[in-house]
Amino acid sequence: MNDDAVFRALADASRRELLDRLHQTNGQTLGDLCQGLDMTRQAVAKHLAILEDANLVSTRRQGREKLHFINPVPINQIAERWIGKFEQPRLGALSKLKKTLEGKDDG
Amino acid sequence: MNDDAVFRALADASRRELLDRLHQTNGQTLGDLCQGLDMTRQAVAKHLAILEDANLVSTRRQGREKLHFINPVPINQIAERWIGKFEQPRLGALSKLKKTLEGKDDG
DNA sequence: TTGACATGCAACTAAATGGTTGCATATTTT
DNA sequence: AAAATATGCAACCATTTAGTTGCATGTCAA
Repeated sequence: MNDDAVFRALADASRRELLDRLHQTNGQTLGDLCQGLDMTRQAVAKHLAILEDANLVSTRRQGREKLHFINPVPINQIAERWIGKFEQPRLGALSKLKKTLEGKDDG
Repeated sequence: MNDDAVFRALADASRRELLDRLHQTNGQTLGDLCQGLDMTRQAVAKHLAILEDANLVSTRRQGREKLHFINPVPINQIAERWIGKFEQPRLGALSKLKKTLEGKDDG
């Protein structure tokens, strides 16, 4: 995985919104994803290309349409690495989950 | 928290390296952090300012020195949100941890 | 108090980025 | 075959970004 490409892809709010939309409804076409965005189709296509290069989105050609699918793997990999790296006691998703699973309220 | 500032701050490899260094040794001065980096002091100072604006680094003045401390909170918040959002079954830190804590190997 | 050290500030530059317009290509549909 | 639809490609533009150099300020030590 290319860390840098992923981080840089995630740095843009429009691209994060595209990921959000794909997360809501996977397999959308470029045309679909343009709906309601204040941007030209070409701009959206560029964003999608960047997401695809970062392996955050994969695509499948279907006739004249191109379907876009979110790929959560790189996000998870980065999250894992960075959570582990910078986690502090009693902070973050893991410790919360731990408490939940262990049935402690730990006030 | 300002999502966008954090994402954009993390988008640069030099800044991620600075975070790594602070994670290794917290409380370093600007001068410390310049060591071994192929960049002028001013460039490093700019990166640190960006990290500080994003609340990923906090600082304390000590005489003529400025000490830099990593702040893991925003990273964890983003990781939590994005893990939760894009997590898929059997993928990522949380599901792994779940299995571990539940004592399942779940082959 | 003078010199050395640590940081701050500002102007400038080159390259990357996010966006546009215009045109080309490929696939349906009629 | 022709028109409509969906995407691709390329040139261009404005702004942001990452870096530089040069100088100023603040603090410590002799």
